[in-house]
Amino acid sequence: MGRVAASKRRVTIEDIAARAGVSIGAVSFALNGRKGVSEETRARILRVADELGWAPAGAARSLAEAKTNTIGLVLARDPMNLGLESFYMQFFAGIESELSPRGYGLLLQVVPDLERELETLRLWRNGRRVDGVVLVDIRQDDPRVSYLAEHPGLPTLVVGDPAFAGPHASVWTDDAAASREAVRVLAGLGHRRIARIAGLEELAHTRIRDDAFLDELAAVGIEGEIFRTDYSAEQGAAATTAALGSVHPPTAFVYDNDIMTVAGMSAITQLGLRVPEDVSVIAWDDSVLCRHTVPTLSAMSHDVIAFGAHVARRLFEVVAGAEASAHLDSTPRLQARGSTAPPPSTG
Amino acid sequence: MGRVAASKRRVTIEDIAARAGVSIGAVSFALNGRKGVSEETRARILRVADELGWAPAGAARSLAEAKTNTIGLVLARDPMNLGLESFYMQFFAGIESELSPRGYGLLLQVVPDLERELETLRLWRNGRRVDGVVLVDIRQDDPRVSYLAEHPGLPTLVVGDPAFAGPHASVWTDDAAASREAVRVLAGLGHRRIARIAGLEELAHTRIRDDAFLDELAAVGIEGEIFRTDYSAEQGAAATTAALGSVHPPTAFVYDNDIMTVAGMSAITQLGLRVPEDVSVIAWDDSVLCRHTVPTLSAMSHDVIAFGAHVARRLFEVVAGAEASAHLDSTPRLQARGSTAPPPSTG
DNA sequence: TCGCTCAGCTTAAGCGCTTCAGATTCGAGA
DNA sequence: TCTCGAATCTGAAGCGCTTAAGCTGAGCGA
Repeated sequence: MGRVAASKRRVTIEDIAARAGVSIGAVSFALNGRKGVSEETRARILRVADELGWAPAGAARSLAEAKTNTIGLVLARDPMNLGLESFYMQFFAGIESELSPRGYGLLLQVVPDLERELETLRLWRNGRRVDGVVLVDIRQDDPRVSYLAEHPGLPTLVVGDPAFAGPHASVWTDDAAASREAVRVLAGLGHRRIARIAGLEELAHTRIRDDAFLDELAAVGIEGEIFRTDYSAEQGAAATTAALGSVHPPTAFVYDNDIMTVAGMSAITQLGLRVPEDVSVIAWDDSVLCRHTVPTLSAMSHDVIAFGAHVARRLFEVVAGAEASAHLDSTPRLQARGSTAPPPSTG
Repeated sequence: MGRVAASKRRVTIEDIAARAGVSIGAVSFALNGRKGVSEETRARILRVADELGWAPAGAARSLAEAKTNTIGLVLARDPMNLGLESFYMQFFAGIESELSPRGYGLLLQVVPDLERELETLRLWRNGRRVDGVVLVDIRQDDPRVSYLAEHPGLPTLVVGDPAFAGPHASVWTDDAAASREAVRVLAGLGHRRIARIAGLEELAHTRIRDDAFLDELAAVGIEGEIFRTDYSAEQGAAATTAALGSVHPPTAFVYDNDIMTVAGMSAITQLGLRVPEDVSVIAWDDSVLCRHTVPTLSAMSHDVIAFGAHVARRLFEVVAGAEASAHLDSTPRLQARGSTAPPPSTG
């Protein structure tokens, strides 16, 4: 009976202390690898801890140390559209690859809108639920950026251009350069009219890509147009159809994600045009998908797993007290595949 | 100065108590909506708490209540292949939809292999890091199932067939019925030889789908074969090519996920065959992708977000102390689109 | 008037850990 | 032989909260 009751109770360092014949302080020292106990005692304590199947009580440790060993990430997205974004799962995996070795966990929250995201951040900050947060999908004048700036105390890492990161540390990709490369390559193939099927206008990187796109069009002396979408396959297809129905249809498209590219390509085909003979297309996020469509998709390629790992490392620097700074990740490069070619020779 | 110092310190219920002129006990009662304080006092306390921007300290609450308000989920997957699975992001979103309203968080961990997953579970259990766990990608004789069965105390919800859930609660889809439906529909169209491009053999549902597939083939009196893959696009394409190169090539394929379907379709096209005129294909997980390929993909369709929500609800029942039981989620149904048709008439 | 109940509030004991100010021991230097 | 300091270990406070138990005074029946 006593044994059952004992096995029910959670094993604490007090149990270890009793069994090893030392004080709980000594146990704490031993378990945390700090000096203050002899190697002999330490070994004995560790053995006992192992025998008892002890594991640190996260809550108690958090309370005493005033740290939680977790990193938070809130995502304000419509769940319906979330599945398509191959980006996030890989991004998480990259983050995790840095968290696990440090014994950190990732607290994830998916909320329907920005307001709830802000509310979550407020709770996490005031309640010390996480040691740091990663902010994604940054907007222009992002309320999360300003909230965390005005209420310091929660180490923050912004995923996006430093121009929108306020006083926080950031890790960013040079989307402007990438956007220009796409235009340049298409112009080099001979295209004279390019459509950009862009994502949500509110997102900061959309504007950055837009500006660079228009800029480079002017620089190389060709025409182009931007179509606005919500990243969905439907709007991607619709924008494509609209563009091709105009008086001066483009001969090339640059899409802001991979799913719109697939949908757009299908729209192009339905209009009786061929990819890449009649129309070229470039996807933004590269994914396995791009390698297996017919034709294969030329895409702006980026190592998202490494990107996530980079983000995590920089956040840990901030958590450790480092000065906030901006860090440029590798620039997405065009991975040319079967969906890009010279335009049909003008008759 | 005093003000700065004060604003640096975290706001505790003690601060609220002092400001409201009551004891911390009263504050606790008020904040948790328990009786023990008058409505008038409660209102005052809530107002003060709001003014001070107080939020509960998760760690302290966890320690006192012996609960963490978080649910854990470990994923043992190669990060590289993770991005493609539209399944998980939607699944998470579904889970979240039930967690958020309850003030629960989702602790996510992505690890490279099953052994590390087991290690994580051990830590979570012994350290009381989570109130419950969701087990996905269940295998035959899954060590996680047996570990948690032999070391009770961590409420567990198995996502998968109850036959593999041990003593734990489970939420499952009738993959056998779905597998049979796929065969039946293809047979109904006139196909006499079907290939199933299956996923990882270790996973319990793979075997279930296999058995049902073979069973139904026999029932309707047609032929078929199973090809084993690791869910990757590469192996999906390779298996497709291999099948079509055999002496008696199949006229229809059933793939175990959507990404292999896309890759397989591309392999079929490269062999000079057309979908669906020469070969029919069915994808397992339905996704936006399936609606936008050319041709559109017929798929075994399932509401994954609702599935995730269902899983979360059942886990909460277990956490609340309910008896473990198995719950059948809706059965995936064939969503017929453009990739299925009668086979070419035999010459 | 007395005694009782009960709402409303206070007190204090935990929850399991870290940490820091001592206490104790032991060996080396003077 | 005595002193001092380093090494090792103990004791207790404290992290912010919940909650059982205790206290107080008002209201009420007898």
